Amino acid sequence: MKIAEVSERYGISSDTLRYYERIGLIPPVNRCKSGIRDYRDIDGRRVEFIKCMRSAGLPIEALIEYVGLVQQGDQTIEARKDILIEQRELLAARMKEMQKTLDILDHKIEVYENAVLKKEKEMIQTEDQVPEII
Amino acid sequence: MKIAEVSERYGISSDTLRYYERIGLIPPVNRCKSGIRDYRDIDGRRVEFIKCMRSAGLPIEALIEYVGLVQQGDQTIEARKDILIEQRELLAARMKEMQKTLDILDHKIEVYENAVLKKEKEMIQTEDQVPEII
DNA sequence: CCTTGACTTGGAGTCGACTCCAGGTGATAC
DNA sequence: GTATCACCTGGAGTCGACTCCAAGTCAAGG
Repeated sequence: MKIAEVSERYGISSDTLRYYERIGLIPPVNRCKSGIRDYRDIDGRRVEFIKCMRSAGLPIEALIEYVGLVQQGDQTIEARKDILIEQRELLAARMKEMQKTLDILDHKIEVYENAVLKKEKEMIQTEDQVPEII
Repeated sequence: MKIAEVSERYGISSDTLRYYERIGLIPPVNRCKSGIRDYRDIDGRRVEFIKCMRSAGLPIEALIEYVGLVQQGDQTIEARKDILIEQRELLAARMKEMQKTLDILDHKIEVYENAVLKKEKEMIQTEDQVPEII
């Protein structure tokens, strides 16, 4: 699989794929004799993993460290686990924040909905229905 | 309330507070005669709202637009609602992605846990217990 | 054989969101 | 009255994460 196909399949630009490789986020990809990247199954799965982690906002630096440890073999298993646990906690914390915000947005949207309805019914004032904190 | 106190209370640097104001993310804050910002209740609530939205990753640009509409009064209610709904959907989508990643992390952590246990019990090989996709 | 097109590299540019800084002002403390 | 301190402004710098570009290579088609 050449880079264009991988790019297509995972929705990551070729530039980004090469970038990930040169910063060590993805281990060196297999090449054909003329130097062109020839992604194998394993490379594809690595790309997919990184895509997934990045889509959740895990920082590149932490992922590079993790990937580096994996390359070093078995004696790094605990260190790797620690990284994953730390990132898992950070992720859970971000999600909690987001849930709070989502709830507030839902509430505000509901209030706006009521305001719109009132307006449509041509009632007096919508002002005090939508507390304009901002 | 001066900027330092607001900064302290909401955990946002004074620099960031001034930055938010100059880009229009927060409407101009009240000043005392000598030109020093004197945050009132309403300003505080605006800061809190922005902090909440930003903590969930809502883009500054969308928030500036929203804030601008609020300043323009009632006839922008529907446009504001639309922005909130759009951002709500984007937020929900990001959270869904993150949940997927969280599940994968949890699974990987569990697998690592088993690998560590096996290692501690000095059993044969952990290799095939931890599928090293990367 | 030559053109085309997808690939290669290293390096520079961009973008969002801050963060820092120099130079200046005004109120309070000694 | 002068030193200190928090504040002010406009502008420059930083950071993470790409994204773009110029210049070069190679395989395949006409």
